[in-house]
Amino acid sequence: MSGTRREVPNDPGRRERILDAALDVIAENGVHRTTHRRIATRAGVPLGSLTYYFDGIDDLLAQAFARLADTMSRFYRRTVQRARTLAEAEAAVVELICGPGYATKRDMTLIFEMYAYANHNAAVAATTRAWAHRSRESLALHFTPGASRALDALIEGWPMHRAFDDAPLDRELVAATVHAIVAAAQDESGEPRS
Amino acid sequence: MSGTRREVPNDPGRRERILDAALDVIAENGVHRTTHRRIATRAGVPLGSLTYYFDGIDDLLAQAFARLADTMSRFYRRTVQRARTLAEAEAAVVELICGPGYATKRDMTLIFEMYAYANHNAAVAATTRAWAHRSRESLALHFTPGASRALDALIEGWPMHRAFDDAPLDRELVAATVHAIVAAAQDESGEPRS
Amino acid sequence: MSGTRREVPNDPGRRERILDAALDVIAENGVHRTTHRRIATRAGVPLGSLTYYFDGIDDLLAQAFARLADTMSRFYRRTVQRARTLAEAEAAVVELICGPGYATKRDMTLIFEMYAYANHNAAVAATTRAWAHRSRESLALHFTPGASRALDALIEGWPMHRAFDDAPLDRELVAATVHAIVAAAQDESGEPRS
Amino acid sequence: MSGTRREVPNDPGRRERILDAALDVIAENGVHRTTHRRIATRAGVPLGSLTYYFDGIDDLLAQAFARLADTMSRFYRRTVQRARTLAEAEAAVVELICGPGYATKRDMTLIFEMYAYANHNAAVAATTRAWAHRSRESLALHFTPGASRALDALIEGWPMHRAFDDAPLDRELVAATVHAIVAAAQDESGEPRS
DNA sequence: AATGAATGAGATTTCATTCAT
DNA sequence: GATGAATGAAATCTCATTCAT
Repeated sequence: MSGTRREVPNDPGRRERILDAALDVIAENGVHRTTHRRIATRAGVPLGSLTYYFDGIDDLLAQAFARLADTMSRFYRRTVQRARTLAEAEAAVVELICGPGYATKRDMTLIFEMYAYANHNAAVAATTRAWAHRSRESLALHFTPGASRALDALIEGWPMHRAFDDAPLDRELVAATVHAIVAAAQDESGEPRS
Repeated sequence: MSGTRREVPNDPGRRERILDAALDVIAENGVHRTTHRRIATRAGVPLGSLTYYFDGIDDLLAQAFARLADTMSRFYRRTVQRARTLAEAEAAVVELICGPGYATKRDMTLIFEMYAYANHNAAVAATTRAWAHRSRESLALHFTPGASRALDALIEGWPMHRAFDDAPLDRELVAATVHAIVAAAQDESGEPRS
Repeated sequence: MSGTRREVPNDPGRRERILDAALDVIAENGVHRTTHRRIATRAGVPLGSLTYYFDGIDDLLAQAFARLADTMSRFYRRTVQRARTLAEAEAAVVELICGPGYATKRDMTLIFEMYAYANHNAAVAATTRAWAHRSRESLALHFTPGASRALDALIEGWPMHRAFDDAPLDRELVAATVHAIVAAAQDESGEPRS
Repeated sequence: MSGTRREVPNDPGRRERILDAALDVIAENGVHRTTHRRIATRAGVPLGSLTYYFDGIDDLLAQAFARLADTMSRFYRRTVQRARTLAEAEAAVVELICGPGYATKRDMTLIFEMYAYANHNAAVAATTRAWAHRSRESLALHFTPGASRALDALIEGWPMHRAFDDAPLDRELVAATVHAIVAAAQDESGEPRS
């Protein structure tokens, strides 16, 4: 009856609203207690729309995590890319570790969930690998490959500790550590990047 | 012969077998797909015995993770404690990061699951914090508090990347990074930094 | 054609069928042996539909008892309301006590179960109180408050004895007792006793 | 080895302690939620002793209710038996209805549970019938058979309403009602009993 | 005689998914 | 295209009862 007319969704942006709701639910409940119903309620959409838009719960989670990775790595890259000098690059790394923009409490919770889930889901594993790769590329704009690896590990590990610690991060200590790592790696390789 | 005769389990060690089975199931399936049935099957015990020994699935998971944390942090401490000189201590840290004894693929998977779960379970959060604290204490046997923090973040973050990376770790790079961090922190403070 | 189209149950009346089945199961087995499965089987509906329609077994029982109370108190009121004279009102009370329409064997069994359950469930306690109140109101159409109270106690207690007794009720004795109570209460107060 | 020595329980009175604990548990939880474990905990006896002393949960409940019936009907009889005149007998009936010794809140809860359970358990049904019979016999010490029946119904029904009502009983109304019933029945039959 | 560890059967509940409309 | 009613499969948990000691 409308065979030639192109059907248009009557609620554009619903897909994204569902994914954001999914991330909220995951952050609050964990993947193990994330259900269709909870997501639908949180997003304010009918239950049936979840299986209409997504191919089962695994697919939905995978796409939610992909959205998370995209948001996070954009921020990561933007932060690093702004730097014009090596010193500014180091400062950017310190910023990523200490926040407050990156690796908030909610971010960290979601990242933990994503890493955990990635070990049991191929699509999310790929997303995770791509994100890691992209982070390394961002760092490589300023640092040697070795420094990039080391710094990336630090950017990973330090906020994790912060997530479980009550004590706030010591920004000077972080800065000194970053600098030491960079200096060591630049020594080692003749060709500085920035 | 008396009313106070102590009843004895007719399968000693079953509790531990169940916890180990739970860790196996978690490593293979993730917390979200870890069920009583899967654990019981893996442990070779009747389904009903899980609720006999544990106060529900949350308690069971919490105790399994406590067992994991205990095993891991013992290894951590043993490795660090063996060192007699600062150089040996640095080597111990490199060993923790690069393995193969610590942070195996299975270990990392379990740690991810534990961190994720800790954000939604108070008991596991406490276990995680205690573990982090114990790690820092172990490092403090050899390093300044600042160095201990930085190294601990590195020990956390680097194996995580390894877990998702295909490439093996560059042991020399790790050693150089560790050394740089230690050198920087020792320079900076005659007295331990807080 | 629109998003707000009201979905319609594809088996209307199923809720009520489930409640009736629940009352059957309770009457035959008692609340302690009333299970989802037995109710579902009796109602001829899938097990899962019970938790779809009701918030757990307590809610289901509470609603079943509410249905019982409604049916019973409607009959009670209809019987009392029909009376046009005091004599007819007394006859109505005798009818309620001796049956056969009210307080059948099944009714009494269900009432016992409801009273017992009410002591452990707030919703059913409320239902029970409301029913008692409604009965008193019905009687108050014809009798003084004092007579209403006394008669209501009699309407409660006599069928209970009948339920455990083999002997049938002596209708004349009941009539005489009812009349004595009414006469005493009417004498005593020109104005209704409170 | 002790074939000829008569074995003696090392905890006499335990049977009774268990039965009392069972009644406590029933009063607090209802028969549906009365379990071996709860009774054992309440009685402070080992779980295994319940199935040692009793032939399953039904037997235990039956015996607990038998104990209740015995206690209650002894009190009933003692109260009625004390009366020396018809007036005292009426007063005794008023006492049974209004308390405080008979038909306390706990009593009523237990009686409800017993009546409910009796419909599904032959032994308890017998206990209930015997109790009813014994009550009628007690009343027959003073009243005509007809009055006894009517009064017994009243003694049954009125406290039940009290159990669900907030309002306390109107003692004068009860006394007047009892008197009216007795007077009517005595008229009717030439031979007064007391 | 007495007990508490142990378990199988089954109860309640959750939930991803299906499907008629 | 979209939905919410509905359900089967399975998850968690409860518990009467058994039994080795």
